[in-house]
Formats: sequence, C-alpha cells, structure tokens
Amino acid sequence: MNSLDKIFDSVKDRSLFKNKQILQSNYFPGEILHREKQIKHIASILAPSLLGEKTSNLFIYGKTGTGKTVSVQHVANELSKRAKDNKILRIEYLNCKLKKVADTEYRILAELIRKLGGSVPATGLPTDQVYLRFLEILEKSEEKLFILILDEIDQAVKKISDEFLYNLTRLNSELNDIQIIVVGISNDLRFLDMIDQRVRSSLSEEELIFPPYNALQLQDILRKRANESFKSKVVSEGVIAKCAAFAAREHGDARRALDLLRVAGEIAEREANSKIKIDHIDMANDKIEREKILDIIETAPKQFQLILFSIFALIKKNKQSIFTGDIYTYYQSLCKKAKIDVLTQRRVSDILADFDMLGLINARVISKGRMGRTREIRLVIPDNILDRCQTSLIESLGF
DNA sequence: GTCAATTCACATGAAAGAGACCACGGTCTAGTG
DNA sequence: CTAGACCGTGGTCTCTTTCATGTGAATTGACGA
Repeated sequence: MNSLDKIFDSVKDRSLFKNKQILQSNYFPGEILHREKQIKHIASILAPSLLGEKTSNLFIYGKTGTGKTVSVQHVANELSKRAKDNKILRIEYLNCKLKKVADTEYRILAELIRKLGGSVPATGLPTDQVYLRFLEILEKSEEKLFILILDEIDQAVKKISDEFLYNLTRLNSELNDIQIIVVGISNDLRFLDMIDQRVRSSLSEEELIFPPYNALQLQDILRKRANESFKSKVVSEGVIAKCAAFAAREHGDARRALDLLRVAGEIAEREANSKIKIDHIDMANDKIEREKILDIIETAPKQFQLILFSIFALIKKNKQSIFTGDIYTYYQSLCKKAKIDVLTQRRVSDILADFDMLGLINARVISKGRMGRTREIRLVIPDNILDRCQTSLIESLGF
C-alpha cells in the first residue's frame, strides 16, 4: 500500500498542469482574443432585443475552431446578464449535431421544450403535435423575445431538409406575445446554397463570417491559455509556436491547437519531464490522429467494419488505388465466409462516401471511359497506425 | 484522322420498407367499497 | 366503481432495399480527306 501511496503522491508533484480544464474543448474562456470585431458586430445586431424589439435573424459562418460558438455564447451571456431582471429576453443554445439529442426536427423541438421547462416523450408523438406544444409553452412564458442559437445548423439541415428552418421562421406569425430570433451557426460556408430561397431571405437577414485564426493569433490564444493551465516554465515559446503552426496548417483551428497542447502536456507528464518538448507535440499530433481513427473504427457498425476490412485487405494486396467494384466483390465473399447478410451495392456506395467524409479514405469519382464511372479510393490512414487499425478490426469482428 | 454516338460501371436521388422504439386512447380485469 | 394491465393504432428514427435516373470519357464506327 505504501508504494502505491508513493505513486499517488508523486503524481501530484509531477503534474505539469495547474488547471487542465482550461485546455479542454468545453472550457469557456473569460476573454476571447482576436474576435473583438465579430463580437461587437454580433452584439450590435442583437442589442435591440434588450428593449424587447425583434432584431434581425443572424447567420454566422466559419470553419471549426474559429471561435464562433464561444463568441456567440459570450454575447448571449452578456445579454442575459443585462436582461436578467426584466423578463424580456430568453436565450437558448442548442447544438444540432449532438447525436440522439438534437439531430432531427422532432428532437430539436423536444429539446427546446425541455429547456423551457416542459416535457416531451423521446418519440411517439407526431411532429406537428410537438410544434403545438412548443408554441403553447412559448406563449405561456413571460418573455417577449426568444433568441434561439442553433449551432452546427448545417448538420441539421442536411439531415432534415430546410423545411424545418422555414417552419421556424414562420412561427413568428403565429405567435402573439413572443417573437423568435434565430441565430444560426454553420461550419459550412456553402450552407446558404443548400437552402431554399424563401428561407434564405427570411432567415439570414444578417450574416457574419469568422475568418480562420492565423498562426500569430493562435500563438496569442495558446500563450494565454497555457499560462493559466500549466505551471510556470512548462511551456516554452517554441512549443507554442509549433502548436500554432500545426493548427494554422489545419485551417486555423484553435480547438485543435489547444488539444495538441493538452495532449503534449499529458505525454510529457507521463514521461516524467518537467517541460514540454517540441517532440511531444509531434507525438501528440500522432496520438490525436490515431485515437480519432481508432475510435471511429471501433465504434462503427459491423457492416462498416467489414467494408473497411475489405479496403484494408485490397490496399495491402495491390498498393495502388482500388475501386468500388473491387471492394464490393471482396466484401461479398467476406460476408459469405462469415455468414453475414450482404448489403446492396447501393448501400456500400453510401458507406464508402461516409468513410470519405470521416476522413478514413480519400474517394474521388473518376470515369474510366468505357470501363465506367467509379470511386477511386485511397486510404489516408498513415502506415504507422494501419496495423493497429487492422488488429482492432479483426478483434471486433471476431475473425 | 475526325466526330458523334455508344457504352460501361458505377454515382446519385427518391421513395419506401423493416424493425426498434414509444405515446395515446380504449378496453378488459381484478380489486375495492 | 376504479386503478392498472393490456392492446391496437399510429408516430419517429435508423438502416436498408428498390427503382430510377445521371454521367464522363474510352471506344466504336461512320464518314470524309
């Protein structure tokens, strides 16, 4: 027991972190760097709501990790702080990408109702019933304005169709005592092209684009957070610069940069180093990448795993690119051997497209002339973790 | 040699089914007074 | 008489199939030089 105590005690001394939470992605910083302009813009658009006036709907675009969510939430917090006493304003934030929570029309409404203090069954009701309940509960509330922040709204629209947004904007005409203001946040800059003209004009009355952070800005952000989260002298300037450079390469993703720093810190800590070294960042980068991929692979449904396994096998056999047809035939024989139902080619095609989206493979639709059109598929999983992936696949498939 | 038609092997879309989950309202049953 | 069990109907949601339509360039074959 004593020896264990020692280990436990030594962890405390050895820790490089002062407060690791600050580097976690759900941490909400008190001060947001390099977004003053955008924050002011958002605030100025939403400011009239404090007087109970219906403001324009607002749409915000920007890649992941450009501070959209944080900025909007910051403004929302300040607004509700101001409006706390007089019941004019109610602000709710909802991330439409959360699986099983808010990724369908029904669930978004249900979640909103829940936030407003009502209750709805998880399933079973017709959607229009849920709309009615939503209206009812809105009418009942004392506030005059309801600011609805829909994060990752592109995900929702992709899944549900833009009718949902149309309904949402139309609700205002059915509401007497309360008006809804929609603030949409989207990662996809082409989002507006996806939605109907009618919706577009009524929904995105104001638009705002968040540019990616550049390397210098990322450095500022990292430096600030590092100061708060690490003990002193753990993080050197070089480390920060490297983290920033890494993330800047990936379209200026601040979240990514912070993850990198945190994981590098964890690695350094485990190695009993008192400082983070440049190497640790490379290791962290590998680790993040590896865990992301392994996580996808391990949690994927069986059929997905089978198809992925087929891809692995074929890639190994002939190093060059492979095509949908090859994969399908291999997959078929695999299924027969394992006595598993065979999916149609149509479905497999979709699954391959999913893999492309997830970044496991790189699929390009090419035409081989008389040999038809197909996807040319290349694996983007780095060689050094390919074996790990394969063994974990074999394991979970029970081969 | 040139040019348009053809043809391949899928991609891509739309719709609809299967099966799991669930709410709601009506009916039946057993327990209670 | 009534609370609770039970059942049928009709929802949502995910994964999948079925049917239909689309598509880019190698190939073909007719044509003219």
